[in-house]
Amino acid sequence: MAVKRAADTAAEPAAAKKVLMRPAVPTNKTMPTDYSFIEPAPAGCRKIVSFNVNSLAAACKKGFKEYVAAEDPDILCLQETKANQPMAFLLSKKQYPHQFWHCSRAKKGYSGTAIFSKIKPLRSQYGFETSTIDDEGRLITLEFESFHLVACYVPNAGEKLVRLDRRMRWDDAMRAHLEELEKSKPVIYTGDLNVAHCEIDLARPDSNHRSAGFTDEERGSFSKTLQGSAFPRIDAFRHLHPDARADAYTYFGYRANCREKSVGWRLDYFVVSQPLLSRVAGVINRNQCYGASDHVPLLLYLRDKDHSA
Amino acid sequence: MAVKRAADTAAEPAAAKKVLMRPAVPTNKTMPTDYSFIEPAPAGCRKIVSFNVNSLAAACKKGFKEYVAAEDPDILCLQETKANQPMAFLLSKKQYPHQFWHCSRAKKGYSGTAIFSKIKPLRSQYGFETSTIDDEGRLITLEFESFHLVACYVPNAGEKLVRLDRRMRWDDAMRAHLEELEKSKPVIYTGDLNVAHCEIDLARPDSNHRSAGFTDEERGSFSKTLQGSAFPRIDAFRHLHPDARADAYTYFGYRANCREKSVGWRLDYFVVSQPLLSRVAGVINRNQCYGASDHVPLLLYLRDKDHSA
DNA sequence: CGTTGAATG
DNA sequence: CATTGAACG
Repeated sequence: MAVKRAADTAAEPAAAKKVLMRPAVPTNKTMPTDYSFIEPAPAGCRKIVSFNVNSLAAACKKGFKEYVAAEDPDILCLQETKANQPMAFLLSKKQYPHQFWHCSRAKKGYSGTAIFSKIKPLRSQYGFETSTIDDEGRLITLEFESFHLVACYVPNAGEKLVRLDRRMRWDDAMRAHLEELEKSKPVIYTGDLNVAHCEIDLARPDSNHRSAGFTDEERGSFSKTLQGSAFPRIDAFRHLHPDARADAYTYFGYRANCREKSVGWRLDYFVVSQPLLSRVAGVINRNQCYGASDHVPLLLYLRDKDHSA
Repeated sequence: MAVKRAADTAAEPAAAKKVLMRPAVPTNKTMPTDYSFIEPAPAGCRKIVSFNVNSLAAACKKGFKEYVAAEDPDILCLQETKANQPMAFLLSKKQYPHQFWHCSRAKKGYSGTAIFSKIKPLRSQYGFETSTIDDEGRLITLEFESFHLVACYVPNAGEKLVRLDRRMRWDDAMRAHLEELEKSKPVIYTGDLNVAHCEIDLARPDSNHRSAGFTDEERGSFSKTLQGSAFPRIDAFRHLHPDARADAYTYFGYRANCREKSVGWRLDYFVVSQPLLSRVAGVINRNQCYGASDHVPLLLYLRDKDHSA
């Protein structure tokens, strides 16, 4: 029973706001409480973080803000915010004066990206210039002094690969986008790219050749994206850690205790235009920070231009 | 990310079953743990309970079974089970050898009724004899030696009264049903009848005259049902407690702390054919038992036929 | 397994 | 405010 009954609630005082507490002992369901493992960025380096939060609202209940406070990146790129409008008071304008939100118009509570930056970009762009395929808030591009930043949540090919076709068309649009940007400046292409490139990039390659994220189609498409026409693009984490296996995974499904068993996938990337590679001072997988999401944050140190070799 | 990835889970052992514990200190979100207030039934009386559980699965996590163990009624009528099929192992066949489930075929996880009985009925019937209006598992009728038991979850008129019309047609069918049954034996008509009959039956009559459950249409229809053609039907609780107000409420909406503020409705009833009234030994509102549902159990003591006056 | 929004009460 | 099932991942 009930339905309306708004009349019952008319002149009642608002209930006390519930305080959601995180457990003192870290479980796998919240982010850490102790971030002493985070070291200061190397001198002359900017810190850029990419993180698929699998719902920003939910992540906030699991320690997202405390993580950001501890990590304190110069630029923070988020995917799967599932936000329907900008969350204006999530992170202070003082810490991050430049905030960019791209929310899905096609489907509510779905997909969505955001970027928080301490550095003011010269330009911002939502979606593609020449394609309307991004109606789900998956792409934000910022132009900085010495590079373009492309932060993206690549469409999943879907159960039984029902959206593989759309995914392939997305990849085409992205390659065109990167080519266009590289005419002016090198690019940092980051985010949840929703592909495990090689067998080394997931725990169970053999059983996943027809699973979304590890089809030949998606892997081949990513190889193609890494080629580029003027110069190659470099998968920075793999470049620096050619043999990393389990330590490379950035995603652990919630089902079947994948995290505990290290049954993961490497789906999140920093891909840089070759000319930028010399400025890459490190890529760090924050896989201690599982708990707010089924993904973990990934971090790039980029040497400032004057400091580069 | 994720989608399929069933392949990841292939040969993994099942995760340890989670144990849901109820807090030691009773809150308003679980039923009591101490049932010492439940007294034994008067000698020569059967105990019949009606309870809208607002999802039996959910109620089970909030102490429903412990309540039934303590209350131990002879007949237990449930409404809003939201079960899609009989829950075979809910209550033992030893305690309740006769179990009757009526599940909604029209909408999954919606409505639904059940009866558990220690006494074997002569006959059981699901829905109406002459109408197909009950496609949502709202009605079970059992014939016992000396009476018919009609246990019902009456359709809500809906927000903005969008289903008021359907509700009126339901009431018509119910009156025909009762008339037919009374040709052979008197009737106990119980359940969530989804109406507060009089102003005394809800906390805020003034603001609810166009709310589902307190429209003139529904109230008038209930009056009509109480008339009967051969003999009247008696609202047993009101008959025995003519002045009860807050103590009569059987429903407290979840919103706006209605329970704490005693902002309730009397929506659950035992209506008996006049010839049965002399056997009614008591009707008890178990409003200490809030917590599993937004309704509370209502209880009828019925004297055995030989013991009656 | 966990998140969302829609429907219902 | 609570519950459900559908969609998605």
